[in-house]
Amino acid sequence: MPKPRKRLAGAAGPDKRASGKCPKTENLDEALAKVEKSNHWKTSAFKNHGKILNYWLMKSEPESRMEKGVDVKFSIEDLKAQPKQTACWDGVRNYQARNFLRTMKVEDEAFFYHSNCKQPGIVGLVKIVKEAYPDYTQFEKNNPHYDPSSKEDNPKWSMVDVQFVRMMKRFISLAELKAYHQAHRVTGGPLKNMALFIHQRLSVQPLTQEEFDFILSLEEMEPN
DNA sequence: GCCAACGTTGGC
DNA sequence: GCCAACGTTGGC
Repeated sequence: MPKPRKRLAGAAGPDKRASGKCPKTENLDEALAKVEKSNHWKTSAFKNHGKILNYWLMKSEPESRMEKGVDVKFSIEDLKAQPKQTACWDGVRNYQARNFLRTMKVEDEAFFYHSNCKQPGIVGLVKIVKEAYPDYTQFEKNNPHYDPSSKEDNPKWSMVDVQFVRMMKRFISLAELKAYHQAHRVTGGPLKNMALFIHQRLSVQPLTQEEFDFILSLEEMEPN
């Protein structure tokens, strides 16, 4: 069992994300029309045989940094080096980020983001291969993410397993994303509300279909 | 290394 | 329940 060390706390902000459509209080026709019109449904249906996926951005630190005597470095290269290129995403100690982990479904896709480093930005794509289960590091006394307030019979913190999918065709830097975000705030473009900029310290964050597709489309373009 | 942003803690 | 002090995140 791989035990990568990551530093993955995060921060919060209002939890604005709708994790699933819940039309029960609406008129059914209205609800269906809404679903029919939504790009989210159409695009993901084509991509994944009708199954609706959620999209995420997950931050990890690619450069060595000691926390309580343990190196918390975990880059996408480190993920690739794991057996089955799969690792558990341990160490998240922020409630909002944890709640997002608990929302994740097998096959959901996530951007792997390098943070707190020389070149922050999106480096690759991963997918969820195991849904939320208790993060064992909360019970390990000499783990940097040990949480003495968490009890075995009622764990506070969760983790998922992620598997490497591929590297981005090119590195998508934070600076580039920020430039689009700022332009889109004016023009109403797809990155106008990107969580990376609105919920600054959130280490696990949702992306809309539009945000995800737009960022993927950047791969085909020359960097600014 | 600096420091702004912002979540958490704990006294009251 | 308020809020000042403190700690962490993470870009620069």
